[in-house]
Amino acid sequence: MSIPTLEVVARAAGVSRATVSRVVNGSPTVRIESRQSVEKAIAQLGYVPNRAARTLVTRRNDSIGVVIAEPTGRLFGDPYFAEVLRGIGAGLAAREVSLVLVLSQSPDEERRAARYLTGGHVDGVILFSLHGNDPLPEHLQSRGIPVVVGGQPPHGARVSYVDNDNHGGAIAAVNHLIEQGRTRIATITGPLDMPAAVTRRLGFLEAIRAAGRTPDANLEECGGFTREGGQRAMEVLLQRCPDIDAVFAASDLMAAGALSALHAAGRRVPEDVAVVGFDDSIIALSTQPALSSVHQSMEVTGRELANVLLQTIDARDQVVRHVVLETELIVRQSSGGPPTGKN
Amino acid sequence: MSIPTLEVVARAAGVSRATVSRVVNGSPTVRIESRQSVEKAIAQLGYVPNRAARTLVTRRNDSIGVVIAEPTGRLFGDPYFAEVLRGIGAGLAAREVSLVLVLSQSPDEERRAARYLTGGHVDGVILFSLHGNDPLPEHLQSRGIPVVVGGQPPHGARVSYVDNDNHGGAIAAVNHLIEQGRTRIATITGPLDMPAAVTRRLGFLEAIRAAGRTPDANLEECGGFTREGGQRAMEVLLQRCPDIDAVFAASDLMAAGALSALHAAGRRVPEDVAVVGFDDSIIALSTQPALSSVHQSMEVTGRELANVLLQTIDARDQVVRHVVLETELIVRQSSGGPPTGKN
DNA sequence: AACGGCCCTGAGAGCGTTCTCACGCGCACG
DNA sequence: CGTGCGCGTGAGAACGCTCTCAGGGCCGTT
Repeated sequence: MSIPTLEVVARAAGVSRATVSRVVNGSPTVRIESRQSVEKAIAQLGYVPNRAARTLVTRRNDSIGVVIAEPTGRLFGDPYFAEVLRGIGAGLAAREVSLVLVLSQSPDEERRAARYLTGGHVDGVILFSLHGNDPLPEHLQSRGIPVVVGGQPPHGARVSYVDNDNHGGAIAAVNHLIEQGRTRIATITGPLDMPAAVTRRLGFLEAIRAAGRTPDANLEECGGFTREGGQRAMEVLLQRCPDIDAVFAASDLMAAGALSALHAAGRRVPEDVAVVGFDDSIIALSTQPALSSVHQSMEVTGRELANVLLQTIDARDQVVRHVVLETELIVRQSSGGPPTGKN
Repeated sequence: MSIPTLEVVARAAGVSRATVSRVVNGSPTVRIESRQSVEKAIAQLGYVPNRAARTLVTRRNDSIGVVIAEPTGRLFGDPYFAEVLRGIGAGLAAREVSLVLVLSQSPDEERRAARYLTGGHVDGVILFSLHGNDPLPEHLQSRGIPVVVGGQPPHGARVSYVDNDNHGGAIAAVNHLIEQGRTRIATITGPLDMPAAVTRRLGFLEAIRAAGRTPDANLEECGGFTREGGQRAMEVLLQRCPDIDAVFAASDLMAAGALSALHAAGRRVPEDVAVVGFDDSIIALSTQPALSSVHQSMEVTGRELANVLLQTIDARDQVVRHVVLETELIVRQSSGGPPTGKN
């Protein structure tokens, strides 16, 4: 019982192929009785349109590519990415659009991916975790392929993007630490070739200045967005400035590393040193004590990415759209928040 | 500069469409000079085969579906899933096969997914995190669509699968605890409608018996594979049997919850209670103390899934293939392993 | 010199859609 | 009663590829 063609359905319904096609695609210019007889035939025969044939003539693919470019595997351990995918799935659910995942983890695969994407196999592309100035978004865009970037795009490229408010989140985190009476606040940054890392750092500096203090370069160390990097950075910071009483880590993973280092150094958290992370991922709940963190809903981010992309595809325009999503500071024990309570 | 067709390439190379097609598909019956001239034309014009047209005639899609059915969002927080995807991507990389992600998180989306998959849009399907006796694998199989299940398939269905050695891993974990001199070993299980949870529990029981001890139902509590569930289960266990000196949790997430509960109850880990988790996910390194855990490489699992599926598709047979991957116990501080050292 | 075989090639049909165009019908209008 | 128009419909080309089949060229054999 394989899938019947339009032709077969047409015969069964006593009409022409064209009419069946019209019914399938919801054209209004079909007599009600024709429509009903076609619908009955479709139901009986279990007809499903052949996507390839449709694509061949319409030049639409009804699928979008999601590119995760992560050569280092860096963010891959980070669970945030699964959530984004779920969000994208949710954003796509209302439409018959499918999601093609393109992993590119080596220069070789990167070339393949680029070829695939420019080969007209997808109607649009969502790009992720870009580094430095990856030329891919502009390259795709110049080929007329709608593109949306998750996170800030590299180096002011003229590309649509959906991002979290990294800047505002960092400020909220630092203000919180200041309100807790902390005076020597350090930061562990991400790799500064990633826009999100840069922006979080700038938020940190701005909040420090806004409080009338002078940023101190000694209170800053890169943790590379990894757990180990965070741990090492914390060790360096403690050695350099033993009087640190608070740390803002630009990711939960790095915050977890910092907690280990603090523990090893015999500092109590939050009594001696308060710690705030960023992402509010599952990791924030697994640490001891539970980690205060800047929450960003990656699922909402994903949904928004899908929306913006679909909008761009539908409009067929070259309008660059920007969406910045709010973040929210979740206070837990690591920064002296509610000692127990809502985890 | 849109993508040229076979026709255009043929004209440029001074041959017919058929010959170009032969070159593209690597047919050996092409004169060397024809081939070269075609290859040159392809390179110059930037030709890429149109997949839709190809699919239309060959009835191959060159794409496989990966279904993540996770209505509860339960495993989604778990980062393991990103790794599996990466593995699948790696397994597919050698071939021009793309990966279509199908998220189904509601009964509605589930129906859509089933329709999509049976609609002939993919050459094969990888299924994930199935519950109870999900009929989907058998349904697809009966429609002639190659299927591979990640993890144990529901209820002895006759379906290919790739699984980790949950049984052996659990035994290794418990044996380790026994060797450490622990005498009252409890377990926190996953939801017993999931095969992996059942198997890990059976491994636990078997190891207990193999040591000449008698399993005690009081030393067993379900944690539902969630962090909160693990915490609650640990509280229940401590209340029921205050003399517990070791816990085997069937997932890292639950182990993390158990650590919180132990901490709250003033028990020292590992001095008073040793803890071993399962999965060796990123969480195992974020806990304090670092968690001993049964390691399973989800990336290898993913790669193997892709391999088995491709094999089945190529062979066009209905042979049911089973692959069981080794697990390995990683000992860290939570079970009294190396006090520092390799994290 | 005629013939069979092999190697390479090209013509052309066909895959299942969509979409343009033209046609037949019924109706209102002049 | 002819003309024009809108509505619903069908015929048929087109999309870009694969694959079968037939045929031309060249060899060795009889």
